[in-house]
Amino acid sequence: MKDCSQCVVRNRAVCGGLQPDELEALGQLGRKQRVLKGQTVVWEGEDALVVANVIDGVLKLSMSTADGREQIVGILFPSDFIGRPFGQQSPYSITALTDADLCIFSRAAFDRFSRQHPELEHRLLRRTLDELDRTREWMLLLGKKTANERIATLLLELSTRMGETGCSTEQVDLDRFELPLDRQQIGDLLGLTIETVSRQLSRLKAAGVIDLPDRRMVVIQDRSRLQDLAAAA
Amino acid sequence: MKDCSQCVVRNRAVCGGLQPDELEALGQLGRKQRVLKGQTVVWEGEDALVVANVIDGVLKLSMSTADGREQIVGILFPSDFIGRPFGQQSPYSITALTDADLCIFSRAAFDRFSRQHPELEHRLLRRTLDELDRTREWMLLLGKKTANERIATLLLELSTRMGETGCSTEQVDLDRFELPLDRQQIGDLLGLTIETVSRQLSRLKAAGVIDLPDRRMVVIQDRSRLQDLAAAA
DNA sequence: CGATGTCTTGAGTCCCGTCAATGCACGTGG
DNA sequence: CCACGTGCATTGACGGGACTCAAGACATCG
Repeated sequence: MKDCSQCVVRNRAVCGGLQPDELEALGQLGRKQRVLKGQTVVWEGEDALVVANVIDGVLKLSMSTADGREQIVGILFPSDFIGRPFGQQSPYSITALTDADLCIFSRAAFDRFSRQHPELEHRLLRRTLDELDRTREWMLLLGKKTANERIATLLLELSTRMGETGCSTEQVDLDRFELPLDRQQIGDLLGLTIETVSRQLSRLKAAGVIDLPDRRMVVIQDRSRLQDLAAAA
Repeated sequence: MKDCSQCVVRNRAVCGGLQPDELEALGQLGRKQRVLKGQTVVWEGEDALVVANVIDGVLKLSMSTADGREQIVGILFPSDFIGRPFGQQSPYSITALTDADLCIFSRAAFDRFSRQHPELEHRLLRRTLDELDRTREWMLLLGKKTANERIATLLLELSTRMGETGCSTEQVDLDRFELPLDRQQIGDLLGLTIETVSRQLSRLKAAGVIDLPDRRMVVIQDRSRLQDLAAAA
């Protein structure tokens, strides 16, 4: 990996705060890798040998019960940090939801490097704290919200997080985006079945709150109504 | 706060890795404070002016929907770190479940201090990563487990986490402990109603898996059966 | 134009939530 | 000491929202 200085996610990713020479050193440790949709990068319970930055694409973190019920416990977008530093095993699987470009490091090498670069650890800490907040918000959704509220919350969350992805200069349309998840995956994320997801989406469409031009596209037609339905704090 | 060197949670808390002089400096910033059962230290959505270490007692983190449904999003035990550093507002409330002793810092002062002490930030990072793993495990519970499995999982989790609390030298009985939560709070943590919690506990008792000598005490009589019922990964 | 995979829709069931009554421990005061 | 009130917890009856099972619709691709 030659030129971190050219990296599209450079400013937002954990490596953002580094000095040019530090960035150069970190770049020596990493390599760019493309993963295809559906491919799993890290397996739940296995030794976690790598960490990475997401350069492009969307990935999921998932955990499952002994009998195979699966829960998606996180969604990763460009500039997000992947993997479990300072831990032997990964408690979750990491799988690409779309084709994705990663900037991969061996976990051991990354751990060593970050311990020597407080600025990197600081950014990692902030990111982890943010992720923890988001995860706790999701606990509220899973523990207390109805199927309807869950779908509404998801659509709003995806709208904002997909929007952050783009450059701040270009104005993207937050009210129109493509779902990186199929219905099954939405169910696994919201703690619902595929049928319930489908029914609730149909209901929102029938109510004129959203439109679904095709299976993957979502258009938010009445955002304030959607916000009411999401029952946010 | 004069003598951090005497602190009972010193080795396990975030301050553990500091040098004596650093510990002294941090000690100058903090003060010990007792909070009573039921008292709320930080309010959801309010400016988070303080962070703290838990010296003794148990606290809850909770979030709620606009119409008042409450979800407990975390439980804090002695040596755990409280609060949201590097963020204006706290996304959750922090409330004492038992009388508790805290070692409180102003958030601004703590933020400043930790930025100058990488070892402290490193320990905070590890702790946050662990907490994130636990929170994600809880997402699996809330999204995919049945009422029965949730109760079984909670009892096992409490058993281990209450056990860690004591000194490593003295051998505590993991199979017998006092619930720091009432039935309503168990419900708010597991995404169930008080009635369902009560019914499932009664069921486990009737099956001889646990005993409930009184409202707060739990005795695990058949741990391996309880582990099966918890449907862990 | 079938074959396939994904999504939608419908009918029936069940687990958990709701509502309501009862039980139990504790404290207070007559 | 007992009557009474209060706060939790337990138990029961009932209903509803999401799950299960099953069929049908739709798009894509050979």
